[in-house]
Amino acid sequence: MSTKQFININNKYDRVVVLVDMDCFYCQVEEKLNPTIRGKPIAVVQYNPWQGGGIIAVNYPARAKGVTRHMRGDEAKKHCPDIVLPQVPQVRGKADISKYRDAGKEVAAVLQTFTPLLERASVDEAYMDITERVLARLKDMNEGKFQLLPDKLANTFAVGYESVGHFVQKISGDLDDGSNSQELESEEDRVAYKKSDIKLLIGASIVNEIRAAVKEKTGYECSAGIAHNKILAKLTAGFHKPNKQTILPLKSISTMYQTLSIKKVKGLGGKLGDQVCEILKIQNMAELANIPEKVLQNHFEERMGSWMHLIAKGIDLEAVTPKFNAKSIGCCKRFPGKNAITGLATLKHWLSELSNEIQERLEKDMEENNRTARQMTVSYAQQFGDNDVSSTRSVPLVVYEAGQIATDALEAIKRNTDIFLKADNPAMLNNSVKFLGISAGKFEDNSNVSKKNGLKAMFSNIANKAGQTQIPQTNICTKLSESNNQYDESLSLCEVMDNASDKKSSNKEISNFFQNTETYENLENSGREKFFDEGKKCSKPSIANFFSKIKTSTNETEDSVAASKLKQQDVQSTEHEANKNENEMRSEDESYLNSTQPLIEDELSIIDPTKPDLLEEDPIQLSSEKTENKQVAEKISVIEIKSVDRINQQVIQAETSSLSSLDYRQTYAEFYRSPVTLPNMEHPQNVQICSDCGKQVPSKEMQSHRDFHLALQLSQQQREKFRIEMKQKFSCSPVTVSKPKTTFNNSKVRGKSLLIDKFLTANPPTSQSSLLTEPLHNASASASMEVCNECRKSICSKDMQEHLDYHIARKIQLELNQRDMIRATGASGSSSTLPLTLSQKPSGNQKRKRSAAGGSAGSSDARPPVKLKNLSTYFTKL
DNA sequence: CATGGCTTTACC
DNA sequence: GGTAAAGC
Repeated sequence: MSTKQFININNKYDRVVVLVDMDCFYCQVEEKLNPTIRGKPIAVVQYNPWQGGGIIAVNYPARAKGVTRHMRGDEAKKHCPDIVLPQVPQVRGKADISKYRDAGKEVAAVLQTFTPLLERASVDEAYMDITERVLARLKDMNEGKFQLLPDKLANTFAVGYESVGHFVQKISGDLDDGSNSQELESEEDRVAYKKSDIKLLIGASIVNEIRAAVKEKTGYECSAGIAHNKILAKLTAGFHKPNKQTILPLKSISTMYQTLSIKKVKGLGGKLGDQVCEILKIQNMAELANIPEKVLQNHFEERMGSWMHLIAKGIDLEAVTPKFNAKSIGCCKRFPGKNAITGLATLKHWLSELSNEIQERLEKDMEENNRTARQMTVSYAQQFGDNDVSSTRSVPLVVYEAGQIATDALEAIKRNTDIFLKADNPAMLNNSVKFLGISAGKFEDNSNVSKKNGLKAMFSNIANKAGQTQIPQTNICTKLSESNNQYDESLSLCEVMDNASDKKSSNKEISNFFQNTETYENLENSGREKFFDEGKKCSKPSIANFFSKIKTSTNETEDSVAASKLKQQDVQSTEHEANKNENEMRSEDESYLNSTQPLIEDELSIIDPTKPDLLEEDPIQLSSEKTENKQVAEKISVIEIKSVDRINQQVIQAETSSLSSLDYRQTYAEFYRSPVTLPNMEHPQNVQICSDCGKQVPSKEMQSHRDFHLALQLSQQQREKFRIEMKQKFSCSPVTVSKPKTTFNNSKVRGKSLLIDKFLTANPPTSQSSLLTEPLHNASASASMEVCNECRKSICSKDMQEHLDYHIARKIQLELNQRDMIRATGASGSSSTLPLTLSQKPSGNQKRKRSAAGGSAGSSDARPPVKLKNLSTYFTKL
């Protein structure tokens, strides 16, 4: 719904944006799953039969042997005979990448503990806006609570500098001698640069911790880019891999752009980028920066022109929009060449296969995310003579049931095709199908539905149950801050940051915050020492300690310095040369560009501190005069150490409040929710708008009102957990159906949620309320307990009936699904149902086929066939 | 036939 | 709503 968000241009350099990119992720997943192949050259392959399958991921040992994507497994073997080629599993005749999806989710969950501003960009990539954390750390440094030590910057690089050491040194201003840059810079600019550099550097220290946490918690390694916006973070992450991180200082942008191909920039890597280069006769980003915005808008769209113009100056205003789950869930398959689908039966077969996968994934999604897709889109490509025509058609998604989905998809295709079947042979398609895809989207939050019919009531019931009377809000808050979920952490983060930016905030609040949320780095005094003294005993950080540290870290620094040098040499030399040639070749074509060369500065350029850089000397070139020997390396690390200390001091001087995060923060929906502290001054008349429900709430009551929302949220979360637990238990426990209740007479099920939600909301049931309020519940209700036969959970006796109802509801749904399935799959023998018996797979029943389809062992899918009978009987009564 | 499958976004 | 492009 909330599409793209943009920050205010005035804050264009205020953020610290990170792109975390998992290194050859699929390979890492395979290594983790099969430790015996760890460290060997690996390429993950899908679809073996043809020439060893297509490679979709290559790890670094294999890359070293020259193996690349776009190779087949056989080619890879030639380059690297000892390569291991794990296969993407095949389910239902198509690749199944769910294990990588799950692994990606695992990683994202770790990332999310660092900031709510996490945007998953793909299965193995995520953007993070860590500005708040940086500002918090900056504050801590100012207050002496945190010191930036060199080991926080291991494996860190800075674009335009030989090593982080040099970057640190630059920031600390040791060598402000003689360089001609400051004459061109205003004092203001210098301060601005320094501030931004410091923030990036602190950001890098945090990213180091983030990456360490990912490694520790998941075992996976990743690389990261640290910059002021998404585009640049993404770009930068690619500079040093694997398992490394790179900072892009503001001032390095323009120099880097001089050798950076336009096509490397995200969004310009395809046809558009080709057009840009072709039409404007340019190659590098620096050249693009010289094209007036009007010209760009003229050649491309207006918006696009503006965007290109901005990014050419290193500006990208797109906000990091919190996103954990995909907005659509889909699957597809190609049927190239001879595999094209020509018969109706085959078409139905594959639609059925796709539908089954969709159903499975949608069900999982509903359990995990408590949402329901309301629309499905079928896409397909047909061959018309020489060319393929692809189409997509959308229809409402009424039920998570494969048979229905497949039928609807087929209908949509038929409806959209003039002559669908051959006139002379109705079993054959008039136009063969080369591609099929089904995806589901337009998700609706299930809790919204329930909210209307009484989640509120449920909550108050829970509250009553737990404490007999209304739970005091403070209790709720305490519980929330004790619990470990992310929502909760993000909330405290927002809160405390608000406090932090509020001058009145006390240190106490801040330190409370860190005790609550900073698990990785414990900033409490004792914890801090422990953290810093890891592997080294020193009571107090001091210069002396820095030096003693060098000895332990020098080797590592040396290596990375040397490595980076080598790398930079390569990149620089090749790219510079390519660039030179380019320049020579198109000198004549530049006439119109030259005529516009003295650009009229628009207001952006005037406040754009990168501008003077265009006239500056290239720091990359300066530093790439390689003087590589050990002494230099040592010197660098000494500088590094000293300079870090300088920064620690400098930070104390830097005024941080002027860079108030408030402005840009308001562009984040996440922060709109920020409770408690913000609105008081803005609504002097003692009424505030609740950002959750939009209602006017008296200021006095805002706190409790918010707690109410919090409790709702929490109970929803618990309900999800509850469901998952239930399902797991259900699928492996023997079925004993107890007496049915008449509450569930909805004959039409929309997904699964309605029944469950209805059940859960109409009658506040037990297990979940006891989950929510467990300690309280236990304390107050030492009443008699029983163990549920279904799930083995301890249930308060008086709630047992309702609890059993849950299980019944659950079974009815499954039963309904099965019935639909049977109806749709043509158990009745109708020729128009799915799937037909085919030459490929004569096994008629989908259920059977699913479990037989190669031990997918979908735990969630192990439905005991026994229960069919019981429930059928029950069901017909309704 | 030959990366394939998957997701998102901009634009019409 | 549908299509094409883009990127992983």
